[in-house]
Amino acid sequence: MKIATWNVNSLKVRLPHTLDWLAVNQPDALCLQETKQEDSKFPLAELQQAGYQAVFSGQKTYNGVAIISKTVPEDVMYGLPNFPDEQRRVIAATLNGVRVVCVYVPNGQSIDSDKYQYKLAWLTALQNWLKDELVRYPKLVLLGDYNIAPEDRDVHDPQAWVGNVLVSEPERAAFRALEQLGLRDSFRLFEQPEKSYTWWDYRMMAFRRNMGLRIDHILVSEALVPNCTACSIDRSLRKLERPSDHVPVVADIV
DNA sequence: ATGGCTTCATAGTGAAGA
Repeated sequence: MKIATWNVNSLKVRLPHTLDWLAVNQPDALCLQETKQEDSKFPLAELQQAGYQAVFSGQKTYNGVAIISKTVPEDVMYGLPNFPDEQRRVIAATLNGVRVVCVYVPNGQSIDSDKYQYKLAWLTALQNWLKDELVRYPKLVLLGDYNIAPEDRDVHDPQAWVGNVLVSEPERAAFRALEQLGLRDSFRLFEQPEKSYTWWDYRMMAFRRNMGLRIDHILVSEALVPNCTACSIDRSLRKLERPSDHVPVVADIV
């Protein structure tokens, strides 16, 4: 099973990229974040024409998540049951016996912002919910835009980012708390190139200078670790016209 | 560079992203 996550930054704008990428890569599942689209506008017909099913939870302008898959998603769940929220950030479904959880973690804006407190509370709720979900579904994959660079090696210039969201210690502690539930960062199960990132600012020619962060992740449960045979970042989409600022992360689970 | 893009909702700019 080839499974991927991508913050698409507007599915309306990036639908051609999405369809091309599906056609070339043929993943069994692609989890999207920041679709920025109401459900009535979701391009289901185009995806079906490409041979895919989809479940989605969107809203106008902000947020929005989707799971695109070759097989019919089962037991679909929308949002965190223990954290009522207008913001569409979570969708989960079972595919081929594997629980697939697609998340768009809040950005947090800045350390002194209310949005940062919301981010930390949201992450605590995610962790609490996953504790139970892992009992129900030992084979679980948590994919998405975590908006957390777990370690300094995931940051192009750690000094420059000190005091920022995405790298703060409470956020990194929340990431480690997920790992303590038995989830493993699939990217780090394998040898990887140095300076591997999944997001680059649109400004400052950041991509060309590789001034990026690794904030999109695929975590696999302990039961799936032996089945995970690869994980990589696909930088190619960042080189296209009108790219998303994020690129896909892809994992193979046999 | 307390923001150099990009998106969306707007019909001027402003919010938000990371």
